[in-house]
Amino acid sequence: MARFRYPQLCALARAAEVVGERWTLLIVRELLLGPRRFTDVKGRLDGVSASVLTQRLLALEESGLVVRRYLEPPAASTVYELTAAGRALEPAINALVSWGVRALVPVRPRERVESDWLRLALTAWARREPTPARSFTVRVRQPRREVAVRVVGGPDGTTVSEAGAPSDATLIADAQTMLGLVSGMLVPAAALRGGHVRLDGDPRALDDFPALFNA
Amino acid sequence: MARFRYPQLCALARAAEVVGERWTLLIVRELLLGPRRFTDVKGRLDGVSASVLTQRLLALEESGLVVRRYLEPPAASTVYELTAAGRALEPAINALVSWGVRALVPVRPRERVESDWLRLALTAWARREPTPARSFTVRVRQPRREVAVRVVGGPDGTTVSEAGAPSDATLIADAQTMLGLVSGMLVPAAALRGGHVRLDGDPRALDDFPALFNA
DNA sequence: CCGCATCCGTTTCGATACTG
DNA sequence: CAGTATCGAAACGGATGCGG
Repeated sequence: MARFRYPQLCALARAAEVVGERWTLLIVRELLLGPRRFTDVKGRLDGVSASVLTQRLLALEESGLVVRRYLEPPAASTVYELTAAGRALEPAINALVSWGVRALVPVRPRERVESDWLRLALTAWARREPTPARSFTVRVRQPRREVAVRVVGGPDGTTVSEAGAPSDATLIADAQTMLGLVSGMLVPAAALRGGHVRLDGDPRALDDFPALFNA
Repeated sequence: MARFRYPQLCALARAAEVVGERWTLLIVRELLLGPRRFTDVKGRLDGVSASVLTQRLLALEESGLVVRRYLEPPAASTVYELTAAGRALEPAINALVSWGVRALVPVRPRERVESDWLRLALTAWARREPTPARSFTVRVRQPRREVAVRVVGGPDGTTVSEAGAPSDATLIADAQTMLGLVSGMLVPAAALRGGHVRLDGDPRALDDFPALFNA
């Protein structure tokens, strides 16, 4: 791999050399969730080959973004972990996420969703001004399984976190519908009547849902 | 080109599909400076081939980040211009720049510098708290020519802009030295004694220079 | 000269198979 | 589990050509 891909003394070009290769940013995204094994990362990134993932992890290690840690027996495996320099990419990744949400719709067939990725997207949409004090469990139905996140409104704005804790209401829909509701393109009551959304819990909560996000 | 490179419903993956190809972010960086002709962009990006630049501009147009405008005679040429969606990338690019500055040093041989890129880097380093009310012209000497930006401290923090207006002092040095001064790795007085930096104007200003940036 | 299209040798990628 | 080996396909950089 050409180490010096762009002959420019420019910070953006330097960033692109380190994290601009195919898959690299998505690998960092996974490692931001915590140390991960080779197979764990590969399992999340459908389509990446073992050889390319090896190359990328090696390059990230050389660039000082990732360290490899050998776990003691009985674990006896290797994990890849972000360094401080790697974690420092988080603001840039969040900015790219905020920009990228506009392209999430339309949802494409056979596309995979993980709750971590859904959380990223909803966080980018979340309002920072005071929002209705409601809590929701957002469940997105996939062909093979469901993923869920928790969305909570409050005086400090909307927060998005892992699902688990009880909530006022649970919304169940496919990805396209849920993104429509979040982005304000779909009206909750209409989606409910149309049978695209299932609501468990407090029925009055549903109308507040769009107010938790920037339309 | 595979349009759907990552089969993931993730905003970061979507962003990477649109701007993650080689050269693409650097093309957007150039167009953020204003509408540009094909040849202008190509002239700034040493190493990009005409065919790849054509592909990228076409892809950016299809993605809605760029529009092509045909100028009337006597100009009679085409310019590429960012749309609102394209300009919306600026925060993400700035975040990547802020992260990338750490890799600017060491400067590599035969690397090109443009004043716009220098401005990006110094802006990322600029302090946002009140800084000494001094103005500097920063001139970076290259083998073939010199580039310059203007750095001004004040109660609202440091601002970096195009060179031109007069300033309290002018610093002239090569790129490596200048980045050393900005990053706090070099002490101004020592660099001056060592002959690595030339100072025109108020000699007392020099000691304030590092205070304009986050070390 | 400007904006591309085409050709060609090299690099990189993705899929599969294989190994300690 | 964590990669390595291999191989055809795609992408890339550089050169050339060509219509406007």
